[in-house]
Amino acid sequence: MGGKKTRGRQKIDIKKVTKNEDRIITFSKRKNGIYTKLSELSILCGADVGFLIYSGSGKPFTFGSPSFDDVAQRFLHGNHHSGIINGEGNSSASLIVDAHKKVKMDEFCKNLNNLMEIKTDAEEEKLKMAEPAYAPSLPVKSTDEEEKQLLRRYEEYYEELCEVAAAKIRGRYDAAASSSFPQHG
Amino acid sequence: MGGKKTRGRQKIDIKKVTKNEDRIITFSKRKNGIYTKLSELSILCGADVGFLIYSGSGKPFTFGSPSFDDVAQRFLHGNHHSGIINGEGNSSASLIVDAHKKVKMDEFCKNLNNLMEIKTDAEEEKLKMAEPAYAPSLPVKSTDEEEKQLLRRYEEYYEELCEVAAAKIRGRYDAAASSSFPQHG
DNA sequence: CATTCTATTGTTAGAGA
DNA sequence: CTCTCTAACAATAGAAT
Repeated sequence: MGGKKTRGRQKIDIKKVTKNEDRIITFSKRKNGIYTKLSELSILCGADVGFLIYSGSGKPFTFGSPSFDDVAQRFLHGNHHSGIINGEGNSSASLIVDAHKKVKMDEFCKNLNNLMEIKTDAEEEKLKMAEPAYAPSLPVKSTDEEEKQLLRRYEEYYEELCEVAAAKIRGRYDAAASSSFPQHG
Repeated sequence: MGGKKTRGRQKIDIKKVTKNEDRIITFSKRKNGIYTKLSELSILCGADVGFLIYSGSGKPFTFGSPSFDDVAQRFLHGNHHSGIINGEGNSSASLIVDAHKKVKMDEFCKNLNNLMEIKTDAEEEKLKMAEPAYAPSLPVKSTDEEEKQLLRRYEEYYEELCEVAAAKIRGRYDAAASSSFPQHG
C-alpha cells in the first residue's frame, strides 16, 4: 500500500562517478561482479584467465582462475586441466611439476603489478629531484640506483626474449589475438 | 498470437558446457560481456585493467583499458589520466612519453602470454624427446637451446627484481591485494 | 567463429546496517 | 569497505542467420 521500499537499480551513464564515496563502492561491487564472471567463464569454457587491476587510488588487485598456481601448472604441462577446474584435490599435479618452475611462474604473474609500480616510482623521483619545492618526507634510499640498473638489465633480457617469442609464435599462430577497448560515449 | 518466439534466457548450472559448439559460442559471448564490464569499470572508477585469457583450445586473447598503450603511459607518468579516459584525442601524451619506454611497457603486457607459450613448448619438447613414438613433423630447431638459456637468465633477473620490488612495496602498501577464485559448485 | 532476436535470468544502484 | 534489500536495468541461452 505504501510507497516502494527502494528505487531499485537506476540507469546510469558510463562516465566517471563523481562522488568519491560512491565511486569506491561501485568499484568494489563491480570488481566482485567481474570476478564472478571470470570464474564462470573459466568453468563453463575451460578457459584460463589472468586479471590485473589498479584502482583509481593506485591499489593493485590480481585474480586468477582457478588460481594463479593452477594456471601456472596448466601452462607448464600443456593444455590438460581435468580435475583442476572441477575442484578435485588432485594435489598429485603439484608433485609432477618441478617446484622451482612452479614458483617461478606463480611469481611471474603475481608481481607484474609490483614491477610497474617500481617504474612509477622511478618517474616520480625524477620529478622530485627536478622540483625540490616539496621536501620529501622520506629520504631517497641509496639502493634506488641499484634497482634502476636491475630493472634496466631485466628489460634488456625481456626485449631479447620477446623477439625470440614473436618469431617462434609467428610460425604457428598468427600472433596472439589482441584487442583494445573502444571508447564509450 | 501463436507461441512465444524464443524460450528466452535459460537457467544453466555453472559447469563445463558439454557440447563443443555451444561452448565455443558461450566463450565468445561471455568474453565480449566481460570486455564490456572491464571497459565500464575502467571508465566509471578510473581504474586501469589488464586482462589475459586463454580459450579452451589454447588461443590467447589480451585486453587493456582504455588500451595497453594508454595504460602504459599512465604507469609511466604516475596516476593522472585526465583526458585519456574521457576519450579525447590527446595524442600529445604520446609525445611526452619517452618512446622507448612506451614501447617497452606495451610489449611487456602484450607478450606475457607469448612467454608462457615458450615455457609450454619447452615442456612439450622434453616429452617428445622422451617418447619418440610420434615423429615430429617439424624438426627441432637448433635455436631452442638458446631460447631456454635466454629464458633462464631472464627468470634470474626477474627473481632478483621481485625481491627488490616486494621489499619496496612492503614499506608503503601491505603488499598487493591478491585473491584467488573459489570453486563454484 | 560473430550477430540478431526475445524471454528470462542475473546484476546492481541507491539506501542502510 | 562489506553486506543486505528491492526494484529496475542489463546480460545472455537458445535458435537461427
